[in-house]
Formats: sequence, structure tokens, C-alpha cells
Amino acid sequence: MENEKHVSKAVISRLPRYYRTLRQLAVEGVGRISSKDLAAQMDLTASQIRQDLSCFGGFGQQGYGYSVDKLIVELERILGVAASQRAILLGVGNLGRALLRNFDFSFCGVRPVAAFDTDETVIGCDFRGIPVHALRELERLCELERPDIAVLCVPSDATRPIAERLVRAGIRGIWNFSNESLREDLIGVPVENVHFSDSLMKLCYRIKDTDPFEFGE
Amino acid sequence: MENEKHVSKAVISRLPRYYRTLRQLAVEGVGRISSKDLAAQMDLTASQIRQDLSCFGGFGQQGYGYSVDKLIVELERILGVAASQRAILLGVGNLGRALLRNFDFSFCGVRPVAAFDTDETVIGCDFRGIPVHALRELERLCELERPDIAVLCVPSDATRPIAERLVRAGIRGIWNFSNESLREDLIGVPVENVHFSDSLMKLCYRIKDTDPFEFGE
DNA sequence: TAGATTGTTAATCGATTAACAATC
DNA sequence: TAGATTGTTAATCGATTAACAATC
Repeated sequence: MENEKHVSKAVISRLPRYYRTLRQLAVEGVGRISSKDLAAQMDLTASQIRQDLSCFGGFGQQGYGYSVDKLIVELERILGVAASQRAILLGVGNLGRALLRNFDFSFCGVRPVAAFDTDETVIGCDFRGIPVHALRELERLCELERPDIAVLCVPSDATRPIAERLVRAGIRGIWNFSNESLREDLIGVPVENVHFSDSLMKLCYRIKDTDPFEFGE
Repeated sequence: MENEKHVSKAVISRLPRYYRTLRQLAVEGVGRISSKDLAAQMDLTASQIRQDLSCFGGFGQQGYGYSVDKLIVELERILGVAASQRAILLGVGNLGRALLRNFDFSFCGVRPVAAFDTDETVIGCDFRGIPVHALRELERLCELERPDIAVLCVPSDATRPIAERLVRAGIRGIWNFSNESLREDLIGVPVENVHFSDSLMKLCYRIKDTDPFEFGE
């Protein structure tokens, strides 16, 4: 349907940041912005922004720039973020709870519809209106609710088997917070593995060269 | 001190993944591995792995490959992950608690030493041995404990002011989980902004092209 | 020794930047 | 109209891949 050129991974990984930045600008009441100003704000080049956006179409106007609201709508369409994807969450431990209670799913156009756990003490609870079911109900509930996305917050050893169960149950994508990485080629649906430790290690790497006693530059 | 060539961002962002993968191999009892086998496992090319590692030295052996244990030690040195960095955590809400209770800081060679909040009901509690102090004690405790890293789990509007306070108090790097991105150039120390939503949006983008009814390829 | 595999150099490929005509 | 800024083409830069001599 869409008339998109080939879109590189580098471009795709910048799209969410464009979207976040523009949403923020909208909140601040900014109605339009040039690639130059947006670049300054995001620490990119104006060229890169224009090049990136041109993968998907021409959304700007010569001599004027881009309408912030219009660009937000376009990015929502491009990212598929307005599609109202339905999500289920597996594993209602500390992290699962933190996500259910705090994470703004709607910002990404995602709606959590159910959670699952094996712990009897948490089954039957609800978090912000999302009920926690017994894991054994997974297939039945998937049939009923037809979720698109699974949020995986289960222990490492449960990750792989549950992922396979989810795919059999018709899940279309997995957002994986467990320590066990899932290999997309083995799972068969898109997977985003989230590893907190990666960014902490990168931070450690970058701190390494700074002076612990504040004498250096 | 070290004899490193210029190391690109692309290489740095792969280092944590090398480290995780090798740690996993060690757990599985694998003692040595060739760039070819590691590449297959990580979905990279052997060339790229050898090229990446050669930024830091020659750790392999012709005809043999790499010793997993030796490479782990080298990566720990390269990443600065064995430096036993001291961390404090700000904002003991759901996410802060989840990190204190569940996150394996020691995997990254980081040791949490204190947490801070403004909520009187949580001040005085401890999580896995980490005491929660009143935020007003921050400067006093920093003087005492000399933390290297701050883990920021505070609300958006508190992020910027607290970050500046932390830098004044001698913090060397910020691991920022708040929704408010921190600009490194304005803060003055290395910052890693963690945005859960970015990976969820990328997942939505990639799901977009798959068929919701399982008829397509 | 023969086979395997490294580290490195050269070749290719892709991504970013620069430049500019088009035009609002 | 004159000034500003886009979308796109061309030039540059950097990163990945391929090839291979060195050597365990």
C-alpha cells in the first residue's frame, strides 16, 4: 500500500526519538519547526532529518518547515503506533507490576488487556483495571481477547517455552524484558529484547575515562 | 594508558552483547569459541567480531579461537565493568523498587549503596539491604559514600533539577529511567537515557507489516 | 605436518553530510 | 518580491565484509 523506499535499521531506530521529541514540542505549544531547529534540539544534522523523513514522503513545506501536529500524525502512521494494538503481560513480579502501574502504554498506542502469572496470591488481582489470570488460562484468553503483543517479564528459564506458547496462540510480537534473549529466527515473530544491563555497561564504559576526583578536564 | 584505536559508537554498543553472550557460554561450560561460531550464535559475521575485538588488542589464537574466560576478563576490563562502581538510586516508586529488588547490578560490576525518596512512608525502609534515605540527605550521603553512578527513577519534572544536584555532588554518570531525557552537553557527565517506549514503538513498526490473521507469510 | 583460525589490509557497501534547484 | 527551507542528488565519510598471509 505504502510507497516507502527501503528503510534502514538506523532510520527505524531514530523514528521513536523523532516521535517523542515532537510530542514534547506539541506539549510545549510549538506549532511548527524547521529541520535545522529540530536537529539542534536532537543533536543531529538537518540533512539527516530531511533524509530520514523523505523515506516516507514529503511532509514539510519549503520556506516554512514542518507542522509539528502533522508530523506527529505521520509518525504515528509510519510507526503503527495509532493502531491500538492489544497487549498481554506475562509475569506479574516487581517489574511486571511496575509496567502495569506506571508505564504509559497509550503513548505507544498499545492497550494492555490482561496479565498472567502462576502465583496464586496475585491471580485475581488487578492493576489499573488489568486483571491477572492464571497462566493456564492463556490459550483460552488469547482466543477471546486476540492480543497482538506479549510483554514478557518471566524468569529466564520460562522465557523460551512461554514465547513458543504465545506464538502458537497467535501473538504477533514479543516485548521481552527477561534476561533470556529470544532469537527472532527461532521464534518466528518480531521480538524486541530489552536488556537494562546493556545501557548500564555502556555507561560504565564511558565513565571509565573520566576522573574520579574531579581534577581532570 | 591503554593502547586503543579510535572506537566507534557502533562497536561500543556491541560490547555489552558480546559480554552477555560470553557469560552465557561460560555458564553453559563452553571453554573456547571461534569467531565463526560466535558470529553464528549472535547473528553477526566472523569478520565483524574479529574487527571489533581488534580495536582493543589481539585476544585470540590462530587455529584455536578465543578462550571464553579470557575474553570475559578482557571485556570486563574494556567495559570498566569490574571496577566496582558505587551507585545510588533516586526515586523508590514501582520502577525503583523493581530495580532494587530484581536487577542484577553485580553483573555489571555495580554496587548500589543507598536509595533516596521524598515519601516519608518509604524513607527508612530497605530493599535487599539498601537503605532509603530522605532526599534532603543527598549531599551529606554523597560526601560520605562517594557514589559514582546515579540511577534516576524520579518523575519527569524532578529529573533535571536532581540531575544537576547530583553532578554538583560529584556523581560521574547518570542512568536515567525517567521520561525526561537528559542532554549530556547540558549536564556535563555521561548519561544513558533509557526509554522503554522506543523499543515498544520499534516492535509496533515491525508488527505493522505482519498479517493479523495468520494467512500471510 | 596439515588444518584451522586469527589479526589485518584492501574492497565494498551503506549511511551521513553537503550542496542546490525548486518553491512556499 | 526576498528570504527561508524543503526534498533530492552528488560527494564524502565510515562501517562492514572479504581476502589472505601469518601462525598456532
